[in-house]
Amino acid sequence: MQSPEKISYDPEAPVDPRIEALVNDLIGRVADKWTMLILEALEEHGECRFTRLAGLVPGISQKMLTQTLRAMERDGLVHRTVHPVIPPKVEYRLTGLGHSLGEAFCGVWLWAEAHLGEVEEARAGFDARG
Amino acid sequence: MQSPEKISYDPEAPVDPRIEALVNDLIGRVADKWTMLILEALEEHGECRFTRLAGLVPGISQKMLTQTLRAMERDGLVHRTVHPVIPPKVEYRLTGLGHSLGEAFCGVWLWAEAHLGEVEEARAGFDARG
DNA sequence: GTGCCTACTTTCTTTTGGAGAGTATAGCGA
DNA sequence: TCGCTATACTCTCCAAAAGAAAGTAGGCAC
Repeated sequence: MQSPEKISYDPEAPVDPRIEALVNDLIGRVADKWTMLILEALEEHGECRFTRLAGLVPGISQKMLTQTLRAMERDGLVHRTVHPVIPPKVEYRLTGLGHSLGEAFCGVWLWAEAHLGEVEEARAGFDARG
Repeated sequence: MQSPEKISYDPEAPVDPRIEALVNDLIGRVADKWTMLILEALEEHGECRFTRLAGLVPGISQKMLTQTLRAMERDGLVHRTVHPVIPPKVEYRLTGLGHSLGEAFCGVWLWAEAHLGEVEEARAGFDARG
């Protein structure tokens, strides 16, 4: 129930604070560097094996790759297929949910591409001003 | 110049690797929890003072707030106005660049709101399966 | 003088991340 | 038979980052 002194129908209205907390939490997990980079690698290259992904995501350690993939699997963003052969073969691909998140991040990607120069200018200016 | 053995006009074509590296780098800085949360707070509430912002961003420490705001200022995302009064008064507001990034992140926000339930289900399933 | 106000700093502790070596297993060549 | 390779982790150790809490500056009301 809303607090009676403030009923708002503003589209930017404060939502249920519990929902807001959950959304903030979800953002906290999903909006990290490695998740975004893995998501993009899988969007761009489709289903991939562990070692391939390690090569596609620049600078990631095996530990973080395992960890992030597990978290993404738990959140339903990627599907993990284990082929019981030797040497081991494990493939990762985006789920529908993962794909939809990838699309959501697309805007950020385009922003980064479009405004790279501006950011670099801003940094140079900031650093010059001391 | 492109390598002659592989000329591609695919819209998802590999861009200049230097650009890609820079974009990845920029994503790494911008796609973090606190930056997103501060960005959203400033989008929603407009110009804010330090202490106000600390209250608006749930769970942030003063240290991280200072640090993240400085980084955002350096990147040209926020503008910092210092009023030389006592006690100190410092106001932060989004720049045009910051606002555009906020809009880019909007998709992720909407995604989180829309798919919160699915993620929770996925987690429950994952945890149940062991 | 004492305390208050705000926007930070500083210090200390805990958590996280990265580098690199180790593990399990079967097939293959010497 | 021995050793080598390949793969997807897993473990250990150390450095870097984040969080908590106390400290700082400096005018002003008391």
